[in-house]
Amino acid sequence: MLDFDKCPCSGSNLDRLIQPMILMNLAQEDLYGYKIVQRIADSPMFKGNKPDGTGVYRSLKAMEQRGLVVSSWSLDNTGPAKRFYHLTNVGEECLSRWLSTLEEYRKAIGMLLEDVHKACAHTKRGKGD
Amino acid sequence: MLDFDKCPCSGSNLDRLIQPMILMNLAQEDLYGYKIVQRIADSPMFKGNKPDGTGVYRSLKAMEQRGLVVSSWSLDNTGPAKRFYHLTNVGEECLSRWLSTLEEYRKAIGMLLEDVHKACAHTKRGKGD
DNA sequence: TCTGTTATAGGAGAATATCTTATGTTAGAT
DNA sequence: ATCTAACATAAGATATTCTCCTATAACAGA
Repeated sequence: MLDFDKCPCSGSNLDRLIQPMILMNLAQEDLYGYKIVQRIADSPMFKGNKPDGTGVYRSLKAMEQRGLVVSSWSLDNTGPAKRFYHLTNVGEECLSRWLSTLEEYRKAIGMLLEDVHKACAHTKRGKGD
Repeated sequence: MLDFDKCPCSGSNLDRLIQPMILMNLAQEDLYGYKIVQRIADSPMFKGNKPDGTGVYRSLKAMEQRGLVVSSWSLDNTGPAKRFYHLTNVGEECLSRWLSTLEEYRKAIGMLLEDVHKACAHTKRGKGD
């Protein structure tokens, strides 16, 4: 029997959205990786299962190489050293582009949802045959 | 300067949704790979840029191994041989599960959209400082 | 006969994701 | 004083997924 929990239909992966989530968090204030992981984990859409920390760190590094953010080590020596990230102008533009992309995503998913609804009704009727 | 067209913010990849799209199409009628590619390409959310055929064929094969669909070569000998796929009961269940997953996706994206909206407004105000 | 469309599919490399491990700091408990 | 747990970053390795290129073959129409 198929293990539905390992099937994408269970919705475990919506990971590309971590990028705009990071940018969105950085638009509000400069943050370091660990904090971002916590913020994302606390967000309603990620309740409980926090994102892979490694992935966030790597995303941040990649974004820095692409010029979306710049980083520097924090000067306050409270706790372990933290690398703070700051959103650049390019990063802001990228984030604003995400707006229309997310709109499109939502629209696309809405349409797909409608179609799947119809299709499910269809198969249920078909079962009686 | 960053090439935004190669940035996920341009929204090229929403590919995991190809799986439910395939299932949804098969819920209506038995189809073969090439036809599914066309259907998806014609759908409003994929206008123009048709999905990679290879990917669809591989998805179908993977789905068959997981028991979501079964396939057989078409008997009518019009044109090249076609492998027709048929949705199984498991496949129907998978599709119905996609319903709630897609709802969650839509909700999550909606929330993220709101947050990004706020964040963008925030940075725009910040620019004046 | 030759070309374009239909139809399926493998190979390879790039990009992503995930799981494990390593390193070091610091706060608080024992 | 020492030990543990939480904080913080990050590399390594594997697994999965995507994408581009290529191969094969049947057929329709010029």
